[in-house]
Amino acid sequence: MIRDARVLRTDFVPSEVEHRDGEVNHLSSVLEPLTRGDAADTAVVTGPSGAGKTCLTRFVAGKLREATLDVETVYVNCWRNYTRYRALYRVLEHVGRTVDVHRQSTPTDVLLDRVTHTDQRAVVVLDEADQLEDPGVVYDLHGLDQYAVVVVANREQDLYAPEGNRLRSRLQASEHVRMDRYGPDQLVSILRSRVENGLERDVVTTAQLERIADAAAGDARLAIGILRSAARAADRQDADEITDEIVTAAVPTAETEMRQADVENLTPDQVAVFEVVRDRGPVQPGEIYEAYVDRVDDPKTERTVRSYLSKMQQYDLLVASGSSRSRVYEVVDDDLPSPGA
DNA sequence: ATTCCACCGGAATAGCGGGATA
DNA sequence: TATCCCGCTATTCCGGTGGAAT
Repeated sequence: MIRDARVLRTDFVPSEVEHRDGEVNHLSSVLEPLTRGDAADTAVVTGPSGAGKTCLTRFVAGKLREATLDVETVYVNCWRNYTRYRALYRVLEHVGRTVDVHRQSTPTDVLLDRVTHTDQRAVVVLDEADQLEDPGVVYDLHGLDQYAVVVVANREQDLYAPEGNRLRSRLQASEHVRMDRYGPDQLVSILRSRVENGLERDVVTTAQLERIADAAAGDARLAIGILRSAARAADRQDADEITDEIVTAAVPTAETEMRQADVENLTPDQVAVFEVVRDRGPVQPGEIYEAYVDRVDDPKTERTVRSYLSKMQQYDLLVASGSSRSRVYEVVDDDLPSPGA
């Protein structure tokens, strides 16, 4: 059934990016001056999840690195490295100046100083940049000639809001690559090439790929996740081919798996809060806190739980509706397309 | 229309853990 | 070894907001 599991991973970067020629050329041309030793503009890449932002960026950065020996690629996942310090640390790791820098005892200023005073050229990808608590790292890198900065985010407005006037003015002049959802036929052709490279022959029909594409609603990451779930299920059952029943079952499995992956990045207290909201449906903050206190041994304060709630909204795990005393929280509904999520 | 109060989130501060320094 | 430094999380304090009750 499965010949090469790597191909079905969501972080796999194919040797050619399909249906994104315009975007590939656009981003390449923005970064291109770096290969000649000139300063490159900052690029902003936006689009809904599964539109291929990360894939495009990795692909273009990889090509650039092949063409130019002394240009590094620094990939910073701002979801995990959301402070200025951690993001700078990641950059420093890749430009090879971490030797005598040790975590948490060296001040941010020193990190910035090291990042600034290096001749190592690099493409710095700030993925999920809307998750940055302090966007300072964007200005830190923006003005330095040895770095080409690529800012990747879901929605453009999340980069600027709130109170992001400084960031707006600096990024307004940047080249902007806007990406949209894939069409159904495009998704099918993406799936087909993954099948050809990762699965045995004739295990899945075109009609099934169309069903997967339909269920994924333009989200390539989800589509590949469904395909992977289906292939794994068929593998477990020792089936020779993927049946329609397996495909049907794989859709909700893939959806919950992706959600689960996000929940696993939360602390135990945050998980407790999340589960309270999940189990009780639309629920008011007061009730959330009461139930949370019952559930854990050593509860945090209300203010801390408020921070958790707002963080989980940022991560698209929860949504809040209503304001003031009529506010309620609930988990994000996968079946309803949420704007830009 | 006015008052009430649950809820929100900014800012300052404390405590922790790990590494550096004397 | 004792102390300092730093980032980070959680806590404390508090002014503001806007539905809901009167």
